[in-house]
Amino acid sequence: MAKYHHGNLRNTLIQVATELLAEEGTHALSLRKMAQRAGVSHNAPYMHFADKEAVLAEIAEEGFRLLAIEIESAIATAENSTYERLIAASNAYIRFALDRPNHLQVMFRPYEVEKYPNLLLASQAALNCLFELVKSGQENNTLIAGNTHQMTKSIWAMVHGVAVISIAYQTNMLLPENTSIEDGVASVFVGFLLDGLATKKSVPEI
Amino acid sequence: MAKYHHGNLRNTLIQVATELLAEEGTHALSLRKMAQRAGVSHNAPYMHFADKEAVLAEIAEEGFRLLAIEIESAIATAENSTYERLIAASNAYIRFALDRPNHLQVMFRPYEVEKYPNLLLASQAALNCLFELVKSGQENNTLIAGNTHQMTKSIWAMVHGVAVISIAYQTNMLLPENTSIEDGVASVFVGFLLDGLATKKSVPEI
DNA sequence: GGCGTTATATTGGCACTGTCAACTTAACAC
DNA sequence: GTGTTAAGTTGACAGTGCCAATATAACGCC
Repeated sequence: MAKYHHGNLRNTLIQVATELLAEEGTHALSLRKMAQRAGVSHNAPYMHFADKEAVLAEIAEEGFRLLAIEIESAIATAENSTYERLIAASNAYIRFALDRPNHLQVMFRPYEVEKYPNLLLASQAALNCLFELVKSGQENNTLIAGNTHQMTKSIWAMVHGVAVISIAYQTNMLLPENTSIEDGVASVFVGFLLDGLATKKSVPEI
Repeated sequence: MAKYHHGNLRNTLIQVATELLAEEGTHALSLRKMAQRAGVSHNAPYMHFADKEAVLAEIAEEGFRLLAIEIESAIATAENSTYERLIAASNAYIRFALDRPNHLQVMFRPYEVEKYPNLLLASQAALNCLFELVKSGQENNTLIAGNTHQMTKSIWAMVHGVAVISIAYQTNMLLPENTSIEDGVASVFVGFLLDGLATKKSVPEI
């Protein structure tokens, strides 16, 4: 833990950047501002990051790790049924998105994926929480058979769509009034989807 | 059509801005660049727009109008069943998103909604295409009864989620290889959701 | 037609941004 | 203890959004 000039500027920077992101939004997040708040010169960040995009990628990566943790813990504390757990995971995702809209926005920027392999890995790790859930649902016959990956991604797309749109309109325009996000997710959105994925249907074709 | 100095700079600007957006991405879109390409001074845009955000809002609004048109025409040329039409509409949405990822990104920025009422209206108009479809599906008993708005928004969230995530990873990571977007949407994502919304199921509860 | 008013556009400037190049300083290897 | 190298600084540059002051063209009105 030897200190050179600053210490571990790299970590400090992404931490400070995350703070600034939450406070002022993506738009106002600048390298110079984060350098200033970290107490270093305006060019110090370039010792640790190739450019601004690289900083954002790192913030995004951290975001996915955080998201994974929240989803995991939501699953862990939910009741022991696939349905309950899927709803809990979905709720965790949407709560994350509404709590940290700016962070989510950074997580889904159009990065050049080949440049940030760790970012891709982190996002896949988060997705994997859902995957395991779907798999176990299929194993205990709660969910229909089928390509587990695609079913997982269906749920992800659905939940993510709800999150993004809710953020965009800065209000639960997706939900009827007096409905909490949690209730909305459970009863409406994911509910519909899960109906499509659930077993115990007679005539699925429309 | 009297020309003052330029003519109708306002329209020219959003047209030029849309071009630049498609060419260079959100990040590189600047007021000065669009002014230059429109052949006016760097401050001319301020005659017609309060600030950069206002320009983006207008571009976004135009985007929703375009999206609505594409969805409408997709519905019009699809076969005459609710299922086929919903799939067609979803495909149109996703095609739009993949053709104009930057435009879609601008459409879903975190605007201050109260500042841009027309933007909200345009987005609702686009959504309304889906709404009518769902409604007719309920009327001809193809879709389950229930809050039409919420069912519509479920589909929207789903499709939008697929679109956003596909853009973010710049590849159809959501779909198995050798699957076209169209097939993927039809057979996998929206398909699952529609199963949940379809009638003719015996035991919907999981 | 001439004139004032007003919308439209320009010039110049400011603070701020990302990034580059050149320089300085501190840590470590030997 | 000295040289090498990583870490951080200073200074600069072009580009950005936006503001203030100025110019110019169109229009209504007489």
